[in-house]
Amino acid sequence: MYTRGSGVSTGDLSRLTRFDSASRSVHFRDQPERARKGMTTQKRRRPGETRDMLMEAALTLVGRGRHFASLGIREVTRQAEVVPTSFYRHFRNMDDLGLTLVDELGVVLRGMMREARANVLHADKLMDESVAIFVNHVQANRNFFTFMAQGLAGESQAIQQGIRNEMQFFASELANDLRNLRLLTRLSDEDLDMACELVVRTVAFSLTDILSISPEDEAELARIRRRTTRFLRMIFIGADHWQSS
Amino acid sequence: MYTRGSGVSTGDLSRLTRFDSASRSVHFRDQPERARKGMTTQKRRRPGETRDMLMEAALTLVGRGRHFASLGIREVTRQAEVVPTSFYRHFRNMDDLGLTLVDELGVVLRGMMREARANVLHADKLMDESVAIFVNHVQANRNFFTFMAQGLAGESQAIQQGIRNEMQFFASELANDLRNLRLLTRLSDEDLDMACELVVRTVAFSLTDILSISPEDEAELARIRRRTTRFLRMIFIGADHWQSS
DNA sequence: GCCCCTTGTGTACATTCGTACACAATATGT
DNA sequence: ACATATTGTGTACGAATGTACACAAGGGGC
Repeated sequence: MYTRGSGVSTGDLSRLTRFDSASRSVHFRDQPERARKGMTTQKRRRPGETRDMLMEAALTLVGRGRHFASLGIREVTRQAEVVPTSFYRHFRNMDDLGLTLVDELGVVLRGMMREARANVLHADKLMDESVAIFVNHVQANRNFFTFMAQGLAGESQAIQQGIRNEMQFFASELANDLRNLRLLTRLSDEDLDMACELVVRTVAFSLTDILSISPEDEAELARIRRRTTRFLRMIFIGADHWQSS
Repeated sequence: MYTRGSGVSTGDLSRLTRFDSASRSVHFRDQPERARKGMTTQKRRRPGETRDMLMEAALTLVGRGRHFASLGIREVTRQAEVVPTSFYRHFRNMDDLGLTLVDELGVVLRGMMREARANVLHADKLMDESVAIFVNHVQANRNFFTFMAQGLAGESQAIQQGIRNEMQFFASELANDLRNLRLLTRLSDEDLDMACELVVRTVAFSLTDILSISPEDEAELARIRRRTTRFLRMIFIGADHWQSS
């Protein structure tokens, strides 16, 4: 495995030994409390628990203001109270972890849709209720949605594409629902899809509004809800008059 | 923080490259070429040139797929061919640099508005031309806009707020222009502002579309242009029928 | 000329990072 | 029950980072 020794041998070794002694004092910093004393018992966990803890830890850090792209493996494992090398038992690298998180987005969105379908009874309350449900879900999974907002622009290509796909899927489901509700029936399938995409984007953008305010600021939250609803109403009106003008 | 490009290798490769780079004496890695030999002459530069180079370097790295939040001072100075400590002559930290970049956004947007005002002659071509101008500007300043898209969600609060403000300003300018063009005259000032904000958000979102494709992919670019225009048209129709339904 | 102020450079160091490797504890299949 | 696969832990090391400090070069005032 050591392909050649030539690489290191040219370096100034006396300079490097300093790092040895320097890092020794700090050495147990990464190990979680439980491991430090004895390690006679290895903590029992249900399968996949550490894996979940790692994802959870990443989200916690993101929720604490850090950007996912700047998180390191050690940082995450520290937050998860797990030894750094344990990370590799579950993920190949941070991108891999991020991708796994994106997979969860589908679950969350599906849950949101289910709730919306169950609660939206008449069309006239459709928008207010849907927006309210969305806002509630964001509030309930703030860290998670923060990660999504971050990933929408500028994360690894794969993560970005994953989020994009979920949004696309959500939009097409929305189009289905509208069809079933006999709304915007004058639009062609293609135009309806477009309108729904615009709706989803608008709601997604309002995500950044919600996340930029304090979670307890009910007044500002109400303002965002109201504004988002008005955005949607305007889009629906536009869709309703589409191609007729 | 380190090698985080679409992670394929599990370690063997990065191990090799590490040894490879270690074969050169580690010591002068950070110093740019010019400084390595002699340093009898200090490079002459016009005032603020290094500062600009640092900002440029950050944008270059961002354009190369890195996320701004994950950039380090050393990394940027290396790209700028400047010694690390030089950074502090111009910025307190990376956030400070980012904030300075955001300031430039105002300039760019103003230039875009000027061009739009000069070129949009009749209202019927308004949207197509404006979208085209926007797309062109994005293409011409790809790295810069990538940074903006990244900063929109999840960067430091200050950066996020800065971008948000610029968008707000742009929206209000747009409202002004529409007033002057005698468009959407039936809307109250408040409603017109809202509509313009929706327009700006929609265009901003299309930024992520543009940035996610290859710059040379003219076909896909045309598709994006077309779709964005249709989004805007739908919004305008909605605004035009606002409160009348 | 001289002084000083801004900017660039070089060195140093403690800290953090990713990750290879070997071993221990536990879970799982038979 | 026992062998095997999976997961967690401890150790080690070299590369990289942020930043403090002291010094050097050139420019603008007097």
